[in-house]
Amino acid sequence: MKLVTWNVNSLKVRLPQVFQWLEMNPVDVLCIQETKLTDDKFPQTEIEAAGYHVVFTGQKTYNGVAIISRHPMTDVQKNNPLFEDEQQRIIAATIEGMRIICAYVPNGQALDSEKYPYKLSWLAALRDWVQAEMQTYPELALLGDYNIAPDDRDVHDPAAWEGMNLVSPPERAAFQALIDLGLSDSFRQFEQPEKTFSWWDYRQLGFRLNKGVRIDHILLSKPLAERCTSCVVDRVPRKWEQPSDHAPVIATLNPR
DNA sequence: ATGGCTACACATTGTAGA
Repeated sequence: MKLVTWNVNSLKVRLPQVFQWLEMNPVDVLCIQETKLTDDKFPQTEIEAAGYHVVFTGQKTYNGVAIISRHPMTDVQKNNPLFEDEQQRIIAATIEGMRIICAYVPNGQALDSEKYPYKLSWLAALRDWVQAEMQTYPELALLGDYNIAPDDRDVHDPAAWEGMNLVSPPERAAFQALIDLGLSDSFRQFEQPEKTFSWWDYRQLGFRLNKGVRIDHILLSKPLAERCTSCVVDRVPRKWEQPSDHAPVIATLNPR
């Protein structure tokens, strides 16, 4: 069982790459963020024609999330029922007995932006909802673009980033609050190469110089964490022509 | 030096991303 999160930065632009990547990587569940498509423009027919199930919720220009799955999905939930939000940033479904939550956490922009308190309150509400979901679904995976680098190891130059958005103590505390629910950062369950990141700036040769941050994560409840055998970042599609600025993160789980 | 790149929209510049 392979679970993936990938911020594609426009599904309209990246759909051919998503198909190419899925051909190379026959995974079970692919959580996508930043589709940037309203539901009437979502490529549902194409994805289903390729043999996948798909659920999605989007808006114009910004945000938008989707789950592409080899297996049928039930109990689809769009957005956090505990948090009024016009922005389409969450979709969840039950797949093969697992609760899969696909989340696009607000960026926050900067610590003095009005988007920063929105990010923190959004994360607090996410924590509360995930806590409730874990009571119903012991097998739960929270996948997405968290827009948080949990640790200095997750930043190419921690000194340069100190006190910035993505690494600030309140954001890291919000990430830890999710861990404290009993979730495991699957990436950190294993020995990893140093300076492994999931996002690189398009500018300043960010990818070539590996000036990145690890902000895309797969958090697993205990029954899933115990079955997890690896978690890796796939840098390959970041090298393609016209790439997303994010790379996919893949967690592999043993069968029950 | 708040620049640099990419995507999007009531587009030819402004906003957002991270």
